[in-house]
Formats: sequence, structure tokens, C-alpha cells
Amino acid sequence: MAASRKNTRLLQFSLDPKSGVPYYKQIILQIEMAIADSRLSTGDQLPTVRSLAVELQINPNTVARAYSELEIRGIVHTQQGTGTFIADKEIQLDEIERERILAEITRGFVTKASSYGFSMEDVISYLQELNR
Amino acid sequence: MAASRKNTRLLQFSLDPKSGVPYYKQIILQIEMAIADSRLSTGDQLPTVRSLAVELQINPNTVARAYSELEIRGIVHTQQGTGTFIADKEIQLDEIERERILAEITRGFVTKASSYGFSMEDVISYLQELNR
Amino acid sequence: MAASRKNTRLLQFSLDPKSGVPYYKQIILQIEMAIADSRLSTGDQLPTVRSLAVELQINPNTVARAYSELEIRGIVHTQQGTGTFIADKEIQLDEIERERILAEITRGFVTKASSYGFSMEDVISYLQELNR
Amino acid sequence: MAASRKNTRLLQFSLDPKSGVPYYKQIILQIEMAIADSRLSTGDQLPTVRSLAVELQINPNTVARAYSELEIRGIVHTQQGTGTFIADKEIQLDEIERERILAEITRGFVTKASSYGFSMEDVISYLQELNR
DNA sequence: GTGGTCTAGACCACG
DNA sequence: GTGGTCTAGACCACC
Repeated sequence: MAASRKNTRLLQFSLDPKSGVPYYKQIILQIEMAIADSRLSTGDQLPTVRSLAVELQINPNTVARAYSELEIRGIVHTQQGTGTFIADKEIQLDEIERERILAEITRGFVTKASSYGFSMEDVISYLQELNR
Repeated sequence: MAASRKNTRLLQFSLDPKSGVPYYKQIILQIEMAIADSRLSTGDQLPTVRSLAVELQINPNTVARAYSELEIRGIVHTQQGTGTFIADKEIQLDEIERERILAEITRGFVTKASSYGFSMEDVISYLQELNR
Repeated sequence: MAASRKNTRLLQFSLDPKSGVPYYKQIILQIEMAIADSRLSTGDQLPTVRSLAVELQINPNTVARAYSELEIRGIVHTQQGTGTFIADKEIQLDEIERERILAEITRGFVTKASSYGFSMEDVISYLQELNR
Repeated sequence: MAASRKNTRLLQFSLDPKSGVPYYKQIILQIEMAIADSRLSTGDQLPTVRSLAVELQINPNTVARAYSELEIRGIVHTQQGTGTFIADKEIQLDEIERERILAEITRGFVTKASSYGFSMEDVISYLQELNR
């Protein structure tokens, strides 16, 4: 069952030097995805800058840059001398507003997908596969 | 079947300034994808540099660079004073590449949706509703 | 007349090394204030990273960091090889929503001010003075 | 007159995690300001470390550090097992310092309001309306 | 020990 | 010439 497996997957970072995607963006992406699929939740602590730098064998500044961008975007919250934590999402929207926002971001996504030749069916199938 | 869908979907460009992918690469990729799934075929004319630049609100040099790189790779053919046309070179974007692109654009959508509190199920339901 | 003087004030950066406020934050602040009082508007180009670094006699990375934070926050838009520009504000809210937002940010401000012992009259006087 | 306002405004702490100012300094400053404008006077008891930590949802060590620094500066006096009390030291925050603080908290508010398209006039009108 | 700031300098990608 | 990325290393502030 997918549900029962959800929190059994550990947070595991990996960098691909050949991808052309900067390290700091790869880190951001992996954290965002972990939040999106509940491997990270509000209040969870991220690895320290230094420990993640050692683990990934990169410069601590590169990790710090990733964390800093996430902080600016309100996705994590860092407290000096303590660490970096997943921020509280303070989402208080009524249903109408929620639907309006969903419609808006979906429209952008569908347009973009179709520019690359993907149909509605393609994206729905893909999302369903992701969700398994 | 790809063949039966031919020309039923229009060529529509869209640029994402926030993706980090340079505009000229986004254009190249969208043209390649259009060729790969038969929305563009040998001999079809591309928009002129100037008109596409106006449409996308970018510098004509950027469009020119995209076309020029496509020409170097033998994918399009430019006729001075006439326009730019799809060459007869076969474009082979394998399934892995296609999926990589779909994954990338889907990621942004999913993380954005999740930042507003929408689950995977929410977005799938909404897309299915749109598609009815 | 205040109005006639508005756009006659030039953008002029200055850093105070003794303030304890990091250079990059001072730069961000000065740009934000310039936008808030219309010395900078949508589409205006900021000084280049290197030129501002020379002008302020600091490391270009420090300027880049300020610009990068502004970009993440959607306040400026940078295009590689071209420069950094004040972003379009795409504000499309109805009146009810606008008032709700104003109420919300004002409430936070008033609470904070009162924690420091400032009364409503104090902040109103101060704002009126700023606006002269 | 300051004297006539004494005790008519309550002591209310608030912390801004995004200000960049460490919590312990925000607490110190708010206490100093409260003494300076007579919301706190010689002999008044401060909240206990533990209760203030709970109220502000921060680590008790952070509150303790603020109180400890105030004690070193002779502004408060701690009696083991009893509590922390305002000492008889005069606090002199000159007008320039007061204005600096007001300027700082106002800045954040003004730039935030402006990012939503509100002008200085808008926010002043709104505050005046609130104050009626 | 934690994150924050800044510098110096190198190399790359974009227009 | 423009900004983007990354490194190495130093010093500081916070808890």
C-alpha cells in the first residue's frame, strides 16, 4: 500500500554533477519534493549545513545557498545556532479562493505542457503514476 | 497513435523565465518536441525570427540563436530572405528524454500546488474534471 | 510641491559599515525603498553587479547576493548577459481582497509598533512625516 | 505627558523571526522601551523566564539570555527563587534611538504595503480610519 | 556546534 | 560585458 510506505522512505540526497543543474538547485528541488510527498513536514530539522556539505562532498557555502533560498521563499525557517527547519505553512484560504488558485496554477501548467507536446491525458497519466 | 494526431495540435510556444533554462534552449526544445511528435514535419516553415520575438516578447537575437543552433545541428534549414524550415533530419527523442521533460515541468506544478495545500489527489481530480 | 520633486531624486547607494546591518541587506533595503517611493519603477535597470561593486567598493558577490535575494522575492528580474531589472508587479486583486490584505499587514505592524511602545498616533505622525 | 499614560498601555511582547534581529535582542529592546516610556517602573516584576518562553514559543534559554544581559547592564535585578524585577536605573533612550526603531519597523510595513500596490496615502488613510 | 557574512578568485553561460 | 556557479577560507553571532 502506498499510504503505509509513505513515511518509511528516508530523506536521501544525491547530486548529479553531469546534469548541468547547479548543486544548490538540486538540493532545493530534493527538499521541495520531500515536502510535497510528506517525507518532510512542518518542524522537521534539515541536516546541518556542514553535515550535508560533508555528505555530498561539496562546499558548505553551496548548501548554505540552497537553504538560504528556501528560507527567502518561506519554505524553511532557520534559527542561528540551532539549525534549519521546515516552516509552518500558514494556509488559511476559503474554498472559493483555493479553487481560484488551483485553476490559475493549473492553467499555467497545462499551457506549458502543451508547448512541449504533452496532452491532458499525458499529464494526468504521469501524475497518477507519480502518485502510486 | 502519433500519426493520427498529426496537425491536430497547434504549435504554441511558451517561455518560463523562472525555470533557469535559457530562453533559447526552451525554444529549441519545444521545436524538437514538436518535430518528434509530428506537430512539425519536414518542409514546414517556422515563425520568422522577428515575429516569434514579438510573440514571446524577447530579443530577436535570442530567437536567432535558437534557430542558428538548430541549423548547426541540421534540424532546420534557413533560406536567406525566405525563412526557416524543418529539415528532413529525423528527431529521436527517446522516451526517457520525453519523461525527463514531463517530470521537470510537472515538478514545478506539484510543488507549487502543495505549497498552497493541494495534494496530489486534489490536482489529479481537478485535471480530470477539466478534461471531461 | 512634493509631487513635482518625486522623480528628480536620483538613485544613490551608500553603505554604513558600522551599522551592523550586512551590506547585502542595506542594498536590498535601499532598492526596496526606491521602489516604494517611485525612484525605481517597473522595467528600470539596476546598476550592473560589477559597477555597483566598484561604486560601493565591495566584492561583486555581495552585490550579486542582494540582487539574487530580490530576484527570489520577485522584486527584480534578471536576464543573463543583459542585466537586472525591476520586475513587473502583477497585482490583480479585487477591492475586497485588497482591503483584507491591507488590514492584515496593518494589524501586524500596529501590534509590533505597540510592543515597542509606539501608539497609533506615533506611527501616523511618523508616516505623515515620511510622506512629506 | 508620559506620566499620565503610565500603566494605561499593557506590556505586550512580539517577536519578528524575519527581522534578522535575534530574539534575545528584540526582548531586551522591548523591555528597555517599556521602561523608557513608563510602562515598566522600578520594582515591577517581569514575566518569569519560563512563562515568557511559553508565551513567545521560544527556548527558555533565549529569554534567560535577554534577562541576563539586562541584569549585567543593571537594568533588572534577579532574586533567586522570586523573579526578575526592574532595577532603579534610569533608561535613557534618546529621541534618535526611538526614531531609529520606529523607522525600522515602519520600513518593513511600507515596503510590504507597496508590494501590494498600496501607496503611502493609502496606508495613512487606513490607519487614520482605524484610529477613529 | 550552529548558521551568517564577506572576500578573492576562477570558470562558465548568455546575449 | 552581463550575470551564474562554486570553491576556499576567514571571522562573527547565536544558543
